[in-house]
Amino acid sequence: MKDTRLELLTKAEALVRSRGYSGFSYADLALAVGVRTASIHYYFPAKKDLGVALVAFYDERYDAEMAGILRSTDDGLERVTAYARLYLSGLEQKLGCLCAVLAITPEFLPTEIRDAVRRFFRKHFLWLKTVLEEGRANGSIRKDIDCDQQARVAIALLEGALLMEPMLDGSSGFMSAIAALQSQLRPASKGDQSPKEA
Amino acid sequence: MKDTRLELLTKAEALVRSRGYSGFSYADLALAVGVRTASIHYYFPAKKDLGVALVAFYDERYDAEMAGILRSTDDGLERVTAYARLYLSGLEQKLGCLCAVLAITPEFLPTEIRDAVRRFFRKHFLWLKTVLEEGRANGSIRKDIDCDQQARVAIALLEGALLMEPMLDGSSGFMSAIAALQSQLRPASKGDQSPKEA
DNA sequence: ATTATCTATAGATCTATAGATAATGC
DNA sequence: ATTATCTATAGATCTATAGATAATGC
Repeated sequence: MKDTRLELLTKAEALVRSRGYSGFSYADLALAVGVRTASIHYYFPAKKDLGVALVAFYDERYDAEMAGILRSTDDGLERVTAYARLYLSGLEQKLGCLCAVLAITPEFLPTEIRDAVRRFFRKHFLWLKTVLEEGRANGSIRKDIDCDQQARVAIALLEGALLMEPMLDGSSGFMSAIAALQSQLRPASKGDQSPKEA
Repeated sequence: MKDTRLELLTKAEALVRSRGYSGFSYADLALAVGVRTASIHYYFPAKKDLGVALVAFYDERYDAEMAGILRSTDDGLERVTAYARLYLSGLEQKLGCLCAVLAITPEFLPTEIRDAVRRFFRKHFLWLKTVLEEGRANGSIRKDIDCDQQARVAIALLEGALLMEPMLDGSSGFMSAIAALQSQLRPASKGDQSPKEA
């Protein structure tokens, strides 16, 4: 049994992530999947419907990853690091974040898509904030940080590095940025406060 | 004397920043400027030529701003803050960074545009790195930072916050992220190392 | 019967060009 | 003469729909 809908979502996601929402057409997608454009309209009557479905598809997978991270460890720093690795794997495939591609032209997006993207980022921000708060409470994150501020920094830094590093130094640059985030969050008890000093 | 070329560049920049490179057409631009599409082709034969000219136009203005910042102060922290303010003004106009919009689909861009965008970001990264190095040398930036790493963090954080904060908390969120960057770079001699403690 | 896919096509829009016409600078 | 703009149009591509046909599940 061929799941055309799933194939459409998978290929469309790659197309949006590499070309942008208005940079790909039903013709491109039809070619990639091996159907006619009319068949795409059967599953996704309008392009906006495909866009909404793509965000939901992407969101679900992130939900699963994030739930897995919470189960895998209680250590705040490890959780943030695991979350950052999700971005790194995108970079290695030369694929940016679907929601970032959509978010970069917020005014131009159909309202439903924009709202879905906003919910995606708010959820991630709140997830990070909670991870930091729990980490601070259990001693795996520095006591003196502002969790709201650092959650904001984390998501902006990760999305920003994912956007910049393909133009700068690729994976190694991305990892350098992650390392800076880690040393900012690491509690004094777990290693040096300032790495240069003994 | 009407400078049509300048008007085309100005309006096209706004269009690309709000809709993306493939999200606007010569028809949109013609309508915005009040000419026929054929007139745009007179100045920019192909869309790629317009794209290249847009990056150059944007790049020149940033060059002027960055040179002005260097003249205005020797303080590294003030320089980084002034640089960050350039991004904030974009956010307030609800306009993202032109080069970020282009960079988010690097594979899809005409080579000439991608190269120009890459040069833009490399220049900014190196500018920040030099600012940090000079600041570290003159005591306006913490002595123990890795300037390469922090320049990377700065540009990724600023571009990332410019991308995320319209979806999160807008200007106030952006300023919170900047504040985090500042306290990371501030030398111990200029205020507390950890803000929460007396 | 329902679900999935196709052919065929509408009508709009896209980038780009040819070549006429108007405005400007000498 | 040169520079700038226009009309008119080509040919491709876009999103979307109507309605026929094929495959599937009962």
